[in-house]
Amino acid sequence: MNKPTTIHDIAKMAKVSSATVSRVLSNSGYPVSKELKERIQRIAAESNYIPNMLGKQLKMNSTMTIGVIIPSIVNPFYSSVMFGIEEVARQNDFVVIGCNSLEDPALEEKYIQTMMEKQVKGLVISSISQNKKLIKNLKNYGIKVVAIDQKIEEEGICQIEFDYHKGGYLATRYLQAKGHTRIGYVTSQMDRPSRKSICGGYLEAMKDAGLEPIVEEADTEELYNAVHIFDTGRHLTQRLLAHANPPTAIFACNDMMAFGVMNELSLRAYKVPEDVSVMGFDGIDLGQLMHPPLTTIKQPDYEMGKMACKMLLDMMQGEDIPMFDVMLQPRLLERSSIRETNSVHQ
Amino acid sequence: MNKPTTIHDIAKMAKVSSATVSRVLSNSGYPVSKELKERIQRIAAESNYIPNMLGKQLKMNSTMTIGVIIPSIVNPFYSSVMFGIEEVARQNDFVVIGCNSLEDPALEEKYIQTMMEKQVKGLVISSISQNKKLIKNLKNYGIKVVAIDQKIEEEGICQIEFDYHKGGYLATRYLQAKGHTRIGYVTSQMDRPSRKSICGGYLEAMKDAGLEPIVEEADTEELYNAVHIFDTGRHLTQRLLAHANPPTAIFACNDMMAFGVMNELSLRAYKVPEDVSVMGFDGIDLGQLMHPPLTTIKQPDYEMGKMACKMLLDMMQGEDIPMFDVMLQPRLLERSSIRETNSVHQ
DNA sequence: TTGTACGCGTTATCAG
DNA sequence: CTGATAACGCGTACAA
Repeated sequence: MNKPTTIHDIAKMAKVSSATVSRVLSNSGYPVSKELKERIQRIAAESNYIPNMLGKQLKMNSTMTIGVIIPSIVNPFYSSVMFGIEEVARQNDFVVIGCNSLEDPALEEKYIQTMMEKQVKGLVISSISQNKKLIKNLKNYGIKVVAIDQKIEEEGICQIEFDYHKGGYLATRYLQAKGHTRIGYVTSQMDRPSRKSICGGYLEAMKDAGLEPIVEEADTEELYNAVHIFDTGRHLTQRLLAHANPPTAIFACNDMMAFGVMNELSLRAYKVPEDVSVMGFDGIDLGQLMHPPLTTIKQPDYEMGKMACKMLLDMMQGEDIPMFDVMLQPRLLERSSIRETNSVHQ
Repeated sequence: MNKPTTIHDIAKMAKVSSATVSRVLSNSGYPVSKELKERIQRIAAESNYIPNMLGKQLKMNSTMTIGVIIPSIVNPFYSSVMFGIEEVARQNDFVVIGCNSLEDPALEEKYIQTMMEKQVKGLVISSISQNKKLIKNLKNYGIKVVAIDQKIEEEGICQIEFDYHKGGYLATRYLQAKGHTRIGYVTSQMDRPSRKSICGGYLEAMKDAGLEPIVEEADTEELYNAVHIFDTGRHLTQRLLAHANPPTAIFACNDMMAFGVMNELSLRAYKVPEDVSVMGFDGIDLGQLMHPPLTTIKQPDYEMGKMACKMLLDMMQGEDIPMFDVMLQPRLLERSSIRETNSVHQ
């Protein structure tokens, strides 16, 4: 564990200047005689030379690094997003620094600060805070930002959103098309814009069809915890079933909650979809494994990550690329948890 | 988007030397008159000064960064590990660079190279390659390494393993204690040491009890894909049920596969646990939501991440800390997928 | 084609 | 207490 070799060491060994070594080892394309080139490369290899990017990046003012801030990597949605981001980053020889904000604005702020200090030039963020000042700061420093999932209303920031409203609308219309008229909606607390949007889509679809909406919202705060969400689904289903004229279809704000709905129904000897149909929202793999496989709205998480990273890299490269936002469109995954019904017979 | 402020800029504005500015702004504790100190801090704040860590780290030869290389962040096991690593890193003001090797040795190698170039001084890795040369290289450069999950046989590398063998043994003994004598084991292809160990534990327990082992191994390669593993579980269950005298209990090498087992059983009108008991392995949250909740062996993923990061930081700090490996112990999560049976009546 | 010399932003050493 | 100056490792005008 001696001191690492530098270009100067190699220069001495090869009896050339460090400039020449730099030119060869950084593949700059700068003309160097074949003989020298080979000698330097050989010596570098023999001495296990590892370039120190700190020096290079300080000089070049470009760390090949992008930052990612998400609420929590243990949430399958975000880990898919992260996976997509990293894939594109890797293809472009970038590396990613990932941070979990844990939905804590203070922590998010601290991480943004760290990113700036580390000279990151691009940031993908699902922001929980609405601290405009901080974001403005980023812009002043020439740091490009792509906001995913959670919108940041600010000029010069690129948005990649998911069309939650349309997803909610689509799901509800599908249930209606299958003949359902009493459609219940169960949701986590609507403290986040995305939750509100899904519900908004549901409400609009019900209104368009001239139907009465039935919404049950959780009392407790949303935790990124599968078991908790599942239980919420069960609980809200109980409430729905207590209605005088309970719904024939239940639409849940995410798949995990839909699993809870199905669980509660089956515990109470309701058959899905024969007695009650269930619609999810997310499109996680597990939905395929349920009894019956869950019909749901697919949220393109992995694709969202890839696209976010691509756009970010574009923004970092081009000087004045025309920026535009993206609204990822929902897709219905038709499986087997919804049955055709005849409203006349209800 | 002007040039970022440096300590020199601030020095000029405050009419002091940059040395003094550095002393104040880096909280070095070096004595500076109160008056000057406050003036410098005020000016720094007003000009939105952000320290450039590249300069600092180049000088100090210490990036506060650790690298993590795992097969895939979309695997819930590894995302929990990652979460644990990051938590400890954050508490110590470290930042983590995460990379997915995708089980590709070449990619893993490339990422290790990148880590070295980025002057990372510590690395947590679940290595897929057996390239000793590379690892040796890390050691020569004074980079501390903690190997998780997948063992790296090499002096000076700290191991945090999970006792798969004991887990397999424990699970099997539990089934035996519940009166089961015909216990089947279904497993993914045993191409990885961990898979072999679990099976080894099972075999040993069966031998100790003087029972005949019944192992069904998948033909196809293991993919980190929930649906695929689930299907494998179903498929292997079919094979098990085709035996002349099928088992009364099935032990699966992971929870997802156990879900597949339960699914196949219920499709064939076998009741769990009345007709057949099922034991999982992993302890993922979802197991609680099954019908019935899955009894399983808990693999402390999150804790593994935390411990790995702690040990790494210790190694990076202390000069010659006595190093020791850790074997995380399995724990049985007793839920409801296993019933007490009476071997006499079988 | 090669070498010299400087600067990227920071901290540390040594005088004053 | 404060300031000048030399590193850290690298790339690149500019000169030769």
